[in-house]
Amino acid sequence: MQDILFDFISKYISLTEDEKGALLSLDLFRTVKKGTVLLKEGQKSNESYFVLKGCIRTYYMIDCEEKTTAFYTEMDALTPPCVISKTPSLYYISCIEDSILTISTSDMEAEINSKFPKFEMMCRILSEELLAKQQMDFDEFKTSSPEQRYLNLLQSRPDLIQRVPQHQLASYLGIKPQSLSRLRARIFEKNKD
Amino acid sequence: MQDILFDFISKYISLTEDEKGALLSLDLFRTVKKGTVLLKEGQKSNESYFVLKGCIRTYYMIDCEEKTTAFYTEMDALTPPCVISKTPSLYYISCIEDSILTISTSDMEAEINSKFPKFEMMCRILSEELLAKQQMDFDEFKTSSPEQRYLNLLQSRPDLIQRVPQHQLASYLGIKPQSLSRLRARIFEKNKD
DNA sequence: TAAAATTGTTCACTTAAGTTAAGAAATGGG
DNA sequence: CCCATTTCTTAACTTAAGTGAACAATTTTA
Repeated sequence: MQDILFDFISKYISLTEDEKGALLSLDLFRTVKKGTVLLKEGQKSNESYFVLKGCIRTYYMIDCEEKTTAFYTEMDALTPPCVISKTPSLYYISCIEDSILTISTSDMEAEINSKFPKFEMMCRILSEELLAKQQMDFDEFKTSSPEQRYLNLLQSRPDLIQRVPQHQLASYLGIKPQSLSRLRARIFEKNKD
Repeated sequence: MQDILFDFISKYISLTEDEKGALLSLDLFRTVKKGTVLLKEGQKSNESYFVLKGCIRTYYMIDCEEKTTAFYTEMDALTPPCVISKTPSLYYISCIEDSILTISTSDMEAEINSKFPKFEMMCRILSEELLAKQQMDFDEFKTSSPEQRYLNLLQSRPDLIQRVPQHQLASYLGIKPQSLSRLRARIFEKNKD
């Protein structure tokens, strides 16, 4: 399990055994059962997550309806905005599958970053990459119709469509479950001829 | 003009006179005329922008139509995804108003970052903040209707609605110019009674 | 395993955005 | 100042998403 984390890090920086030890001593690894709520609306938190195995999702509760806005799967990192802004969370995070995560706090990160400047650099690069990636995702969302977004998701993250309930996928695509059902039927009709 | 930049930086780190000098010696400041295209689709670039005064926008050309996806105004920073991924740009950047920008290259940033670890930290924090902010913007976009998005923009960035042509605003909101026109008329009707 | 809860589909109807087109208003450059 | 271009609005029509409801399929759990 640790290897997955170290492999990921090695894409950005190379670690000495000492540094690996320092990381391991933080005791970051957690196994989390499906359905566990990691963060609730209104809570304060300073925890960041990195998914080693499984899937977690973020969702808002608006008019008694869940609005799912993101899924994080293997190799995805999430620092909730409320951790950055130090304000109560606007959304929930819950576990869709039995998962293995690393959970770190901002304190732990600050300490590691000041001890090993390499980490600071990795965090900077990682944030820049995530920002760029998210900019592109956002752009794609803005410039596409729901149907195009679904087809796109089918290309870019086919696993999600298998492992995630459709009503959660629907709000992720910005539409209602019924519309996703209909849209899928429409696509299926087209592909028949 | 330099003061604007230094004021901005001082929100994150404090600079010595030496460090200020090092920054100034990079000769970052540029005045740019309205209409100037800073980056074209297909181009490679390693330039980042910071808006001191004015407004720039990013847009895609899809089916001979401009799709505007973002506006950057005073105090906004932009590193295009293509700079991070080192691939040809998927979009255009152009100047909506006569503007004053700083334009830096990744080389310059790398040099400054390695010379002054403080900068590395500032870049990390800034990226994390921008990422968090954009996550919230994206979430708001996904969970709102076009009308709600327009009303929201009216709240959060009222200046944009004044200084930006409406057909550009429309695609920023993910709709056609005609729909924005209609939607505005609809809102105006509601507010009449 | 049976009952309950969750999830997914279908349908009829409503609402709003897309499309096409025409024309008015504003802006810009010669 | 005038012509050309760009920008904005309006309208009629089309298309697709939202809504509410019923029901089927699946999963959970008692």
